[in-house]
Amino acid sequence: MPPKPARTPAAEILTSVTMDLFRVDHLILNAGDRLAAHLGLTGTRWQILGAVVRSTTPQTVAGLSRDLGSNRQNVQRVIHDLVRLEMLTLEPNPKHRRAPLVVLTGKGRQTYDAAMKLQAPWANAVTQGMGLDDLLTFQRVIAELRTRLAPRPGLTENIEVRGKGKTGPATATTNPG
Amino acid sequence: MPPKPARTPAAEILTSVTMDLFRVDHLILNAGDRLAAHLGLTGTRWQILGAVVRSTTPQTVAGLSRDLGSNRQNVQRVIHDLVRLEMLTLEPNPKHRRAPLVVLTGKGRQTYDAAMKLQAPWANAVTQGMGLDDLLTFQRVIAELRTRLAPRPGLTENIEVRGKGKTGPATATTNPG
DNA sequence: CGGATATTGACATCATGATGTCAATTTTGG
DNA sequence: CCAAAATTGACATCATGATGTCAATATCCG
Repeated sequence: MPPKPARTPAAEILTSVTMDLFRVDHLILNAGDRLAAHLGLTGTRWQILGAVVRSTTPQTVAGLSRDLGSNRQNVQRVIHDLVRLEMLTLEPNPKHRRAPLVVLTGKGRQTYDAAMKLQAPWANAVTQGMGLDDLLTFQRVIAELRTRLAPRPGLTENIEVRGKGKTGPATATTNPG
Repeated sequence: MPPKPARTPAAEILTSVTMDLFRVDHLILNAGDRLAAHLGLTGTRWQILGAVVRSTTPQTVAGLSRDLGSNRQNVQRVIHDLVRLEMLTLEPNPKHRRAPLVVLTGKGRQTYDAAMKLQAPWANAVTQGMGLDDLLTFQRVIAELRTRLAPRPGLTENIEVRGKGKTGPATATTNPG
């Protein structure tokens, strides 16, 4: 039997819980897909629409991607999809000629509200009978993990490899083909 | 202000914690990618290799996909990648002529062990100073959510739409293009 | 035994996430 | 003001997840 690498008890728990975490994440995203499907939304679109809804002042695409902790490029693509679906519009940004502001349309607002209305009974059913204290602890631990795992605690920036230099080939991803 | 759909306090917590859950999931998968990159692994390949390692008796691809809670088709693709990388082999299954058994190779074992060895200090660092009780509760809640969100509690099967009949177009997924 | 049904591997398509790159624009530093 | 650096939108590529489909095979049931 190979000697296990030394892990603290806490690290053992994190390790063993990871797989369940992945499965729950997939299951929730899947449930979101099903809930919002007939509204023309997917889980991802719902998420991004939510980021726009929550933003108190109109944001640029890059700003929203920072809020979401996602990469700029994919957020841009989905926002363009939502613009095509007339749930968002891009309005001129007086502060930046190239970076328009993302604004919710009436249809976008209605769709988001409808999705959240569908989500309510789902969330009620899923948490039915679960201990409130446990859920609060769960919330606290998740938030703590998010903070600790953030690329640089305190900096919300997306480190985008300033590619120009081509300093390293970065052959990280295997390309078996 | 639009009237919020009625949610129990527990459902409110689940709703508000979802975004952090997604972010933590992405961050962990990303950390896994970085940890295992130079071993020729990705987060997904690591996961699937782990499923093979944990299986006491050799499984078929479909069996492994059930273990992983993932869909058969994508697991098959990744397993073929791992076979190409010589980390897995497909051996004849006396019970089923078309469904070979997935077996770990020496290289696969070594790669998996190396990945777990890299993961240990990472897990130690991430959980450094976190309360053990909180982590245990976290583990319990995640497991409970996984059970509750499972397609059918108790049935491990993947409901695959028996397509033949073409009874309904199932126009769930939006196709904006 | 023999047909109906389910399982399994394989292939295809689309949505998404990660990453690299580039040009246009803004910001910064002198 | 001007040049260097950073930001931003856009485009491209690859890995992955979800889904549909099909043929081969296995299992079930009469």
